[in-house]
Amino acid sequence: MLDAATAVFSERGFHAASMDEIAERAGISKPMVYLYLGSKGELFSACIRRAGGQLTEAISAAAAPELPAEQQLWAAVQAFFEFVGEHRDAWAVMFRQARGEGEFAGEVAGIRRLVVDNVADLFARAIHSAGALDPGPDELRALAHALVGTGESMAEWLLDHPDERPETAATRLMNMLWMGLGSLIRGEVWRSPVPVPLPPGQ
Amino acid sequence: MLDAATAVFSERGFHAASMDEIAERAGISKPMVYLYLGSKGELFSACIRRAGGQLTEAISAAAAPELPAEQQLWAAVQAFFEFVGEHRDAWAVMFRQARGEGEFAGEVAGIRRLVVDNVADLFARAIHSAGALDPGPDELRALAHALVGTGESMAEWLLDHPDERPETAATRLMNMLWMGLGSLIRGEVWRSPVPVPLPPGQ
DNA sequence: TAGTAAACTTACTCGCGAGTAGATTACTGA
DNA sequence: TCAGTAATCTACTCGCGAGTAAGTTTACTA
Repeated sequence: MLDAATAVFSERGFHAASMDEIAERAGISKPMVYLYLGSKGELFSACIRRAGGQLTEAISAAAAPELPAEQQLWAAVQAFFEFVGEHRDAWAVMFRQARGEGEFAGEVAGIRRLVVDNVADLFARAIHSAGALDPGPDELRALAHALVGTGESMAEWLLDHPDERPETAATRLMNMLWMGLGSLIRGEVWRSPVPVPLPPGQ
Repeated sequence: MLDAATAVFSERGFHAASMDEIAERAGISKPMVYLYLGSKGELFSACIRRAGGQLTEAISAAAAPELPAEQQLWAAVQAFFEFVGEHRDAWAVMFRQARGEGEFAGEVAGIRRLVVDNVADLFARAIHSAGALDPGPDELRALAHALVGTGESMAEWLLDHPDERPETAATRLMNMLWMGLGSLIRGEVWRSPVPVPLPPGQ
């Protein structure tokens, strides 16, 4: 039932989605939707929260805290693109639809903030263990925010290019962000510090 | 009148914006809006097209074609953040509201594609003049897409932190993308190849 | 197998807002 | 001053969809 709602919301957006269509797609009648999930807003909110939970869960499950920061980041980035590839609807509801709806933008912002904070924390640790100058928490958060934005943009690219593998997007992100375009132009590329098991059939 | 519509659409989104409010904010009556701009959809579309035109105009005016690619990119990035800071409403309509509205997402995608193509072209030239291996047009477009996404994300950050200067965002973007996080962590930072005139009062 | 509670549906109400018909005001020229 | 017309507004219609009242079926109990 949340699946049906997520599908309809992702296609049509909050306002253009009708409760009739959601009910029909879920194979039940409208009053049942109201009985179980309350109003349309609560239903949308439930979709967002479920998707956000799944996403943050997937990311934090991947980034084992005992790994060095760079490897954690790599694992998190991989998990992120995997999630987007497997839950396209959920992704679209959160970041295409809910963001612009003032009433719900806050929930998405909260989910996003969780991710940004984690990334900022990884940066801080990477910088610390490299012995470099700490740029300060605000600057770190700004960079983390930007990295997450890059990921979101590549996620859209992934949705528009269904035959591209999540691993490709993840590698591209690490290349851009860790190596920098300047290095890429000089022909240097980023490589995973640990061997990546290729998925079967590739 | 387009200003009023842009303001209302940016606050409320397409569906939640009412033509009554737009008319009131523009200081005219509703039938006048319909007389001059047609339907609600056409009005929204007009807002998008105007904003898109202003944005692409600002960017291409900044990036003088005789400059080296890196400097063009720097100029374009600066112009972009300047635009976002000065036309917050227009930016929000395009990238927060219109993106999720299936009917209008195509127009925004078209504007975005223009920008991505320009950036991809700059990459290609930078790579060529550095004598590096050409990664192929698809890969270049993917990277350009990602860079634009990073810019969009930093634009949001800029809107949420009104006391931050567009130049700061522009520098941060170049740092991340040209230098790479790996270099940043080692304490290296990107510097503009030409001196940047500071705005007065800084 | 009648009685009853739970699960579910049909068929409505009601408000909101896009879009418009017809009245009204402001100009123009004689 | 006033006929004619252009510009603009007031006050409506009408459809759509969120939300619900009342009825109906299903499932269970004794």
